[in-house]
Amino acid sequence: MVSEHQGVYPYGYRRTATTEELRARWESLESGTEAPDGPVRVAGRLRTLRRHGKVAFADLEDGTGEVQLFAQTDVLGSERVGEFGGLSVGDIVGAEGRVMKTRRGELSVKVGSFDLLAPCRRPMPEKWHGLTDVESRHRQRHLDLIFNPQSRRLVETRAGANAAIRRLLEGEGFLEVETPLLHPIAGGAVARPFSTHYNALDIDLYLRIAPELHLKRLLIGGLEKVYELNRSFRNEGVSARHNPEFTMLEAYEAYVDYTRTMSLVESLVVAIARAVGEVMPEGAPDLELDPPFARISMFEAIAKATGRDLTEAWFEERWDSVRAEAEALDVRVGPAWPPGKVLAEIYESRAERELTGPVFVTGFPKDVSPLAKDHRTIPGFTEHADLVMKGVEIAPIYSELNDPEEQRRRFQAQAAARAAGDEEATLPDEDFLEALAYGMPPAGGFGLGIDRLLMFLTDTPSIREVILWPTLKPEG
RNA sequence: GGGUCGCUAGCUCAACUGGCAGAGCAACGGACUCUUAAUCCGUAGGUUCAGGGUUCGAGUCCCUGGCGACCCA
Repeated sequence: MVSEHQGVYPYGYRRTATTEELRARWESLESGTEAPDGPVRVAGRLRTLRRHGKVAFADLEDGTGEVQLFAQTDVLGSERVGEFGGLSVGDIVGAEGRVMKTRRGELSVKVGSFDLLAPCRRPMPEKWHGLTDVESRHRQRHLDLIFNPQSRRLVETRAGANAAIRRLLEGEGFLEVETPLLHPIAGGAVARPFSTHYNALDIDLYLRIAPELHLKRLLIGGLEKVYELNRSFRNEGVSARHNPEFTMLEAYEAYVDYTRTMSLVESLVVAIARAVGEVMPEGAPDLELDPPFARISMFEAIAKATGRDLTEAWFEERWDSVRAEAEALDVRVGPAWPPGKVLAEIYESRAERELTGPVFVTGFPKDVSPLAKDHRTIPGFTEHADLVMKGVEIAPIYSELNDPEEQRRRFQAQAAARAAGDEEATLPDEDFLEALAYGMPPAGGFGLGIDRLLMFLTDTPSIREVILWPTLKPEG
């Protein structure tokens, strides 16, 4: 007994041409004529089907484009033409035949034989309007990719950006590494982690919020230039700019400070923008991306946006004045917040969004930057710069803190903040402190939010469009 | 977390102040040998997001909940 299944799902199809190749080769073929070459074999998904009794047309789409299939009784016989017409829109089909152009000038494959490679057993969305409902597009991304070329191009754009990153960093002598996602302590950033449990060891683990601390351990281990294109996770709300899992580039280079690293970030942003522009030139931001980007201090950024100069208050340690400025600017701050956090909040809520950029905001208060070296000239600050474009933070850049005693004090300050109710404060990581005690070379490092950069470079308003499967609530 | 808007056939959308749930495409049957949003004839297709309430009568009004979009914090 032969199963009905047999022959319906073949194991492959020997293709001899893509639709793109056929179009390139036979563009100038005369209408109503047949190509002199022998038959070709193409395969793909049927996007449309037009039956005309003893003849039928279909548009077949493969990964490179579309070509029309033309089935005639003269060639196939009436029975096979009937079967061809019995195919469904959405079926995956292989077809063999001579290349020709119809009288109307449509490049076609005159079907000599065809195989159903995989039927489409569910009704496809309508060919004219396609799939437009945002929620459906995200939940059924496979259909979105079939019907919306823009979605497909975003995938290609992203791949191009990743390739550009790897090309540039490899050229600069960086090693791509992979570090753990499962962390006993979620460190390296200020964020709430996802927690999970490892049954075999009966321990709680956290999904990483950043790969930073492991990458620095590689510097201690003698690897002088390392990077990781990493997925990290933060247990926070979703919005047009936030997805709980997101992609970041982190790179560390020994024996340089953050001024050198800012130059590296500039080169990367330019290289990524160029790669994106090759796929989606229309998305290019109306912004000059010519290095060197501007550099301003946090005080300058605040002064520019609000007209208030907090430099003196800060240098004279008049914390009440800093707090009073926050109140005057209607910036909500916690009563127990240290002055540096208050200042950073003023910057983030009043100044950052005013920065068109690209601009590096150089210098962040120690209270919000526990992993960067002390600033050389601003007391209470660190050598932490943020690259900002169109009011959005794209990349933090540090002169990496490598003094284990100072690092311990920073962790202690964070622990105190946590005790005072700041859930986001970093937890001390004893393993990291011990590693640091062996001596980490001075180094510059950065993190670059890939999703946000792509949003910016492709003019996409929602992070859910640059991430293939954004996190959604399960349907009712 | 707050506000606004949305959810109707597989898809895209209608349905006035509450009054028989509809169209196009897709599907199914038929006609048609150069179509390309093919055309023409016919058939079938519904938990109107869910639950409750008001009403002679609810897709429509009210309440609760779900999912999403946008804005705000």
